[in-house]
Amino acid sequence: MIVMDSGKSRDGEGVTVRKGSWMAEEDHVLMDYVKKYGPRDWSSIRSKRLLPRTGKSCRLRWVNKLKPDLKIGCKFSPEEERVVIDLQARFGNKWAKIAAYLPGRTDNDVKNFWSTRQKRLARILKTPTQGKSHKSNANNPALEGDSCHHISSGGTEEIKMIHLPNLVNSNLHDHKPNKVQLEFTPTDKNKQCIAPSPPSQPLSLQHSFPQLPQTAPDLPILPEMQDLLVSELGDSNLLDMFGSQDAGDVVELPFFATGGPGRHCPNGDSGGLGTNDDFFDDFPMEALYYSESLPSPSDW
DNA sequence: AATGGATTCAACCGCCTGTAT
DNA sequence: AATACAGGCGGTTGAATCCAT
Repeated sequence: MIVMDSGKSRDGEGVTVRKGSWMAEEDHVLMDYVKKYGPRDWSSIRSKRLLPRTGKSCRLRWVNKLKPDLKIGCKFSPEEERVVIDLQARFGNKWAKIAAYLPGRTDNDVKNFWSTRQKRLARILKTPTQGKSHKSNANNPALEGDSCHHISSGGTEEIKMIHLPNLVNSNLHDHKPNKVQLEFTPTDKNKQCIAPSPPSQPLSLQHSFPQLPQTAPDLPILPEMQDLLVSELGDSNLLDMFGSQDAGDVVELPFFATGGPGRHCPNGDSGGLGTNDDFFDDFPMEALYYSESLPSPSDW
């Protein structure tokens, strides 16, 4: 395929294929198509000369931007973050699978969120002395030497970073449910919203996730590390996620507020943390372990 | 106000899988 | 059974934006 100027190329039949950002007119055409024919036969959009886009590109655009009920422009809420973190530990980098548990989120969203989070972690934990706000870590052995190496998560290799289990929880590698991991809550500059609850969500979403017993951290976070993390993240609550403050705490998996607003996060704020602990009481733990059999979001 | 680094996010690519022929 | 094709998925990239200095 020959890439042409202004993001266009030609396929083997000489049909121009446009690449790059989508224009509003293209979106309209695509939405009209989906209204007429449904979200399928993507390649026919091009063969019918409706759009100079590949079927893949059309599908991606629809799934990531045009599909109804997407939460566009909303930061991940703390609840959603916890879901991603937990499910990533459980499933690995199965973003589509994880996204299925997050109404209004796409695999791309989850992937981007995770990538951002990993980068942030790597930056914080790998090169703490290089940051402008970082103080010296000379007295913090946890940040030096071979503290940076690979961790394996869900069978996939992650970027170089501190061996989190050593900091957080030595059982992290078990990849079993109910392992509490660290969470980075966005600073207040990041607007967040609560996921809408579709009327017919699968059980795991309607009830979200049950309270998970936190495994006690095997190693406390060094005071120096706490300072570092707080200064970096601007959120002292973060340390709770490391279990450094009180090993007896219970960290819950998130649940989503029910009956929330629709897409686009109209209120634009965090929506607050779900704090209804009773929410989990009736939820069978087995549902988590057999979550693969849960109905697909496409069935909602 | 300018600048540079960090972050976010949209979109592409390549691989894999399922299905039709 | 073999092949072709479409769709799905995860990884990656680069532009736009944000933010601290």
